[in-house]
Amino acid sequence: MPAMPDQTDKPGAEPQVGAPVGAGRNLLFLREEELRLAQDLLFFGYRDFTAGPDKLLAELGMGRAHHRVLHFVGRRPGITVGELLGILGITKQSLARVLTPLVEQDYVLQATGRSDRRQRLLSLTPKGEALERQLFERQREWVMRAYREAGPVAVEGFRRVMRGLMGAEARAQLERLEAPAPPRAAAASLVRAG
Amino acid sequence: MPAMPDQTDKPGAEPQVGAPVGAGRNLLFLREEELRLAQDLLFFGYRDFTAGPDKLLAELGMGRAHHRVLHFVGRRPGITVGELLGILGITKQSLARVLTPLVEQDYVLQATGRSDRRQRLLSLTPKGEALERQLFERQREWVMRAYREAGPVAVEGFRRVMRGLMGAEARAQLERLEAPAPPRAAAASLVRAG
DNA sequence: AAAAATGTGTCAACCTTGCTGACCAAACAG
DNA sequence: CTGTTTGGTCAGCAAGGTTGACACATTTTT
Repeated sequence: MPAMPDQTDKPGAEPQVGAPVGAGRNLLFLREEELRLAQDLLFFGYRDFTAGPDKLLAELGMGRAHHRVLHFVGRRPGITVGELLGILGITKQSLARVLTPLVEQDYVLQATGRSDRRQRLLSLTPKGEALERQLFERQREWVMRAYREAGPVAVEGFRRVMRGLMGAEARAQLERLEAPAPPRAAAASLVRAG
Repeated sequence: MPAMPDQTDKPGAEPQVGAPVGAGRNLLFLREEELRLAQDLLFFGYRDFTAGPDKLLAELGMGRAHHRVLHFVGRRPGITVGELLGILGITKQSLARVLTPLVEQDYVLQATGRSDRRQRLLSLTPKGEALERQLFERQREWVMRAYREAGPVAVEGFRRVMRGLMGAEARAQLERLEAPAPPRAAAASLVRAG
């Protein structure tokens, strides 16, 4: 994913949508008010984006942290604990607090690595997949509504801006996530579930 | 509200891809992948978006909750405690824990309302404005980078999608925030700082 | 073979920021 | 006067982060 060469200082390109303001689009573009609006949008948007899953999770005695584990393990079956830590950006102890119950309750499976037997390769059990899918469905409908209302051009713009909001590390991790399922060796040897 | 049975003994009763046609399946897969990407983007993007202020706040012994108060009070000088509670979507007690120290440390000013003297109209002190500005600058640069890289069309799209991700309540609140500052009566009568 | 580094697990303590329930006081509205 | 609204506060609980220290198996290096 190379950097897209879109014009930021070229005055020729106007947003396709008629904003209420007509004057000096260019000047307005970087005005303080626009950036404060971005803060608001991210706060409200992210909060409501996570509200659906949160409610469901609460009924199961889980939280957002569990969802994140289910999500990223589902996205990368066979991921190691270390890789997951890198993606989540939390400490080993924090992860343990959510991962251990997930393994004990048969949502996540741990298998010892084949090439390196110190590793614990994580994957979702059928039960875990079912829950992840339920959680996903909630967000899927929510996001689809937003996508439909906004239109495809807006969606592409949304993605570009969100990528820009990510740091270099996160971008690298996202690329790996988008990659075509790498080592493929989830169901390995010894199972280590409690 | 779908109350979910915990016992998911049956592995994913319905295959998520209901369409029997190959092409349809592919389309559905792409759609799902797109939506999962949205999840990733929001997770990474929001995390890195808040990382800058978080670091600064930590040095002052504050957290994200303090920032939110500073942000919304700065956005709406003269806001009442009740309105702020509505925007943040937290309980009075949770707000008190961050608001009280902010008032005691002279970041936020409380003035009794003119029309209703039970109300405490909140506004930023110069000290509070200075801190809010520092926090804002960090996010401003971060967002500006993303906006510049993405371009104006993408930014407009981003805004549309983020609005779509908000619930009806949040949209109404955002509209009020974007409005031209209505009551305008911040520096009222009695000061109530500790 | 011995030593070092790596991957993972775990105990213990602490912080922030949500939550609930209960109760109080001031001010407004009838 | 009575009742409601707005706000403050005390006390306790939980989730989910943090750090530090240590244990253990395994792999790599010397």
